[in-house]
Amino acid sequence: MPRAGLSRAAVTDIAVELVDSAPDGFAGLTLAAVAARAGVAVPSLYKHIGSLAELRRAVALVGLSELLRRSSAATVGVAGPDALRALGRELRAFASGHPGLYAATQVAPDLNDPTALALAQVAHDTVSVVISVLRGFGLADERCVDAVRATRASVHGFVELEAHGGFGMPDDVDRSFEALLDVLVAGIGQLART
Amino acid sequence: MPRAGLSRAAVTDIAVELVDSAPDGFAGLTLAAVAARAGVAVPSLYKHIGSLAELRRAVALVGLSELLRRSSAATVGVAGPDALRALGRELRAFASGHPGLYAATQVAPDLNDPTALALAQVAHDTVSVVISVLRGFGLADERCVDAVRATRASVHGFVELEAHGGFGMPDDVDRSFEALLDVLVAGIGQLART
DNA sequence: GCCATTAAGCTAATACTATTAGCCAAAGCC
DNA sequence: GGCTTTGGCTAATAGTATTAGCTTAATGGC
Repeated sequence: MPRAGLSRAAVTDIAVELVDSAPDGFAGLTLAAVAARAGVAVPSLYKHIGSLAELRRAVALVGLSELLRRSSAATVGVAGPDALRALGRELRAFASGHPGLYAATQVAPDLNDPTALALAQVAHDTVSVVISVLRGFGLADERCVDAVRATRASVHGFVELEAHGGFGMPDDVDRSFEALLDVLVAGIGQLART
Repeated sequence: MPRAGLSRAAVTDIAVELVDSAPDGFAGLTLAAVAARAGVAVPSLYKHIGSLAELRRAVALVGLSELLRRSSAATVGVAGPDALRALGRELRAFASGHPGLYAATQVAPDLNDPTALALAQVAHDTVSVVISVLRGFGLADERCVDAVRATRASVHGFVELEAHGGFGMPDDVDRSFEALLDVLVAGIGQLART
């Protein structure tokens, strides 16, 4: 009975690969698929993870960390509308290139999970990036959270509708996304003047 | 062996009730729960529906129809920014009051499903309502589809983030939604001027 | 270098899920 | 009243996650 040399990180890595390549993505993640890829029986996975739900949250942490990394990288040295556009484009590109990982970033966190703290931390940092990006618009403090939510909602909504085939007609989706960024830039600019 | 007097419509109605009351909502819809509520064994349901997936699409049709009905009702006799705000508020209210039914409206349609045509029809009509609402903004024709997509994306994204607990801090979410509508109105107004 | 402990795999079993096959009786039609 | 259709049933299959308990590989102490 030779060992496969698994670990919590190795199992999570396999899950990350699977959610981006499997047809059913994050929602269709299954321990059977992970075990098959690892060359191991299903119950063996429980030596490294507590449950499927916990594995899903581990994948979520990877996704959120990558999202934070990209968001930061895309907006260093840019400000105002340009930064907002860059952030939006990067988010859409991430969701397009890693649909499963992006979907994972939407899971609800769970307390009494080993990764709960790390997850809350990276989620906070991600919001901080958005706040920094919006700083260039000169928003009043009490308007800032509204602007952050409008930004997240708009981009996330677009990305999700696009991913789930919600846009019936195949009119140029790239152009529509640029229009969304126009709407956001103009709208938040207006929000700053009220 | 007395009969329960089920039918496709009755089964669908039970499923509709369940997705709005059950904790796991639309994603956690199960034939076992439907059968229990109907007072029938699970396999008996197959006399009325083809599969769980088909039942989910039937629920989606109910949800989309209700969404269309409410969207129309909320925007008759209103125009321009007021209509857009009314539409947005109605959508959010629907999602808040019927979370399972709202989630159901996001399923991907499937051809060779008995309800595929009806589903496409009601989806088309729903988009028509949004187009009518945006007519008051005086958009160029080629900008119209972009504006529709920006509207759907923004509102849907907000509603979904709100439903999944995506807004960490409990700052006034109602106010943030009104701010989103402000952003949308200002942004689409700007889009019309380009 | 051996021994004891820990840790990582396994099989087996349980409890769910959907789905199909085949049977049986209730309801409706002629 | 009998025949057909239809709506229920039980039983069986295959898939899912999860727990329990066993066995053996790797590792640390002396």
